[in-house]
Amino acid sequence: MKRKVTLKHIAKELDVSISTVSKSLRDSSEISEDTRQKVQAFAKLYNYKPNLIALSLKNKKTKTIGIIIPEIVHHFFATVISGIENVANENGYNVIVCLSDESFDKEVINMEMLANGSIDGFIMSLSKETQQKKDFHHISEVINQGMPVVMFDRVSNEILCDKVIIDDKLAAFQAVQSLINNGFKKIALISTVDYVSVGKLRTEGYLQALSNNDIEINEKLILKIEDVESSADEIENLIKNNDLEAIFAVNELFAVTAIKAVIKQGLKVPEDISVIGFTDGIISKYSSPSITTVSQNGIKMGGKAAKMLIDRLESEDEDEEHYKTEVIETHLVVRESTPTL
Amino acid sequence: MKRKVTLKHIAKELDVSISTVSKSLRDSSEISEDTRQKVQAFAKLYNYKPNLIALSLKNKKTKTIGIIIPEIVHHFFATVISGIENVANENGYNVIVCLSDESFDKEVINMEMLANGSIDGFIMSLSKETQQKKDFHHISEVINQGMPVVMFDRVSNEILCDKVIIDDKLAAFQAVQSLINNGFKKIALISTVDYVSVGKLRTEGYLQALSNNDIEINEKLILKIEDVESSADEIENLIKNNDLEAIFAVNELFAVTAIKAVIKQGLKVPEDISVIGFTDGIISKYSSPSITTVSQNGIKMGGKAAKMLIDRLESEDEDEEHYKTEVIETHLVVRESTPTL
DNA sequence: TTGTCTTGCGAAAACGTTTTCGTGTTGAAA
DNA sequence: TTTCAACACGAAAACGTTTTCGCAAGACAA
Repeated sequence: MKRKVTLKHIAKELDVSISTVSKSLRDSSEISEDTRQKVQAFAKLYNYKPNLIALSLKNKKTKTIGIIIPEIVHHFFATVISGIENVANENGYNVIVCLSDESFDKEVINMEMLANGSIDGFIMSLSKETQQKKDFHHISEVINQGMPVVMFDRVSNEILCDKVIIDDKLAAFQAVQSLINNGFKKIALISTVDYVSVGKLRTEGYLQALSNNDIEINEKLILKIEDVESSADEIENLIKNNDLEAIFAVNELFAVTAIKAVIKQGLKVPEDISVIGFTDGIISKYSSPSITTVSQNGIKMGGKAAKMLIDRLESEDEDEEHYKTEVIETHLVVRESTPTL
Repeated sequence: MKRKVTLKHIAKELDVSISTVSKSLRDSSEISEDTRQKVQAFAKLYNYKPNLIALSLKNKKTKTIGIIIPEIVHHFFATVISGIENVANENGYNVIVCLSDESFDKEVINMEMLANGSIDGFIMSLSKETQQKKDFHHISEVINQGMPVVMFDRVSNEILCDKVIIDDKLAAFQAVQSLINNGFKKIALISTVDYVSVGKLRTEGYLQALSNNDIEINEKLILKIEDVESSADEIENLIKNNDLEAIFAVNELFAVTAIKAVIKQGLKVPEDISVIGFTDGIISKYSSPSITTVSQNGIKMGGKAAKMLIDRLESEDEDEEHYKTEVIETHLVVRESTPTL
């Protein structure tokens, strides 16, 4: 077992000082050609690589980005991580991932842990519980200590920092409008409870589209799901008890569950009922029928977030306390669950 | 902007030495009650938290686990990370995630990066390219430096380390046997090319089941897919040109693609053709019909891998160079794509 | 008074780097 | 022969901890 070799080892072996070794390896002009070559050869032979922890301590930079998300077994979040990782790697950064499990406490603990020197900045999306409690002290505290934070998707206006989002309201509006353009009027909405920011915004888009087209809003057609476990039954009832023409669901899971419920009623998608979902993930693509959906590009979101964070980290003039909110464009991916116009 | 407070700050402010502060905070008996309380109060007031990088350097332990996987936008790998993260967190570890993108070079670069002090040990699954090249020098080098490695799922016999796997061959055997028990004889296999270790093992299981039941092996019914992009066409041809009774696919994607192809031929699943997949992910659950599949519990695999790694890290007697291979049990999840017996 | 034991604290090393500054040696110019 | 720059290198500080060791002051017994 060969232990990692350090500058000290090399110095002792070659009978020079540590400084000389360091300077030789960094091609300093202070060192003679002779010594430099000797040291470099030795270092190569023993595969010397500087200890990154020591460098982090010295430079007060870890070249590591902390990611805090609600869950990872979730297509959208996985794509965002992938996008972050890509851009991070290109710029010499690593990513350290923490999951909040939708829990406020875990989010706080993870942030405090990482904030103690392990990372240079955060990229995060709020947990449901945090959005419900509206308690963001852990985030503002970190920002206050001079550590940059970029939020994506589930963000809050109460926090001043860089953000990457999609225009949830607009995207939902356009999706519902496309259903209306198909001649549908009895359009149901399957959404989350309102404290989930994106759920609320998408609901607003739905409402807007209806009212813009002078379609009366029927509360019976609006389902706000609190508990995912029992969602199947609720959705089934919604479909059974209403003579629907179309359904707009705010995520993939609700969309595919709706389709299964429709089929269970002996009806067909899209012949009897059309369905549009949100987020272009695995389910939408491989479900039968495949699902027309609003695509939100997670890779792009993650990449953008990483870029914003790294830009801020590497602009030494930290005076630019001028936060930006980037909006990633979405578009409707038309598949089998809606009629082809 | 309040900068992070250090021992030095506290020491200066209270006019004592750094050692006194450190010892006070760690409740050392060397320090008088008075001083201790004074220091602790001050530290609490200013929210002092030790710098983890400094601790890492001092203790030569980072309390961080490095994960290297081929991709993260993949249900199985995401569940494994989730399992690792859980156990890691419970034991005070963080995880730093690197993606190889199925590339040998990226795998090597990431490993070398992390091996230079950033982490205490690795949990990894080989990239396709690495499995093809059979070049594992980067891994043995790391192990040689005394850094523990735990491999999961895509492992290699040429590397001596702890491993967590499922019995791919047995699981495949049992799946195919269940098809045979249903009375099917013309069973197709949709697999990957052989250098992917798990694909090869699952193929062996398929072959074994057939020969155990004296069913002749028909090479025409065996499809080994190299390029995922063109897989849909290949699978369609397989189904069109053979009068199949059942299909065994070595992953979810192939299974759902097969189902779509069957339906496209105007046939029904499972009435005309039964399908069994591998890996119990999102697709299998939400596809229509839902897919009977071999469940490999990623959470459990990840958790087990993390436990093995942490156990090894925390057993100071490193003499136990006695590597274990844990086999996680699988079982068949019966859904709509096979007949109910 | 002297010697010995506690008590309470500080100095310094160590982890592995990088970098500033100081210093001894050489060779050439005066 | 003296002076001075250039050259080549080493010592030490710094990053933030923990921990070992040493030391002063006070208490107490002889």
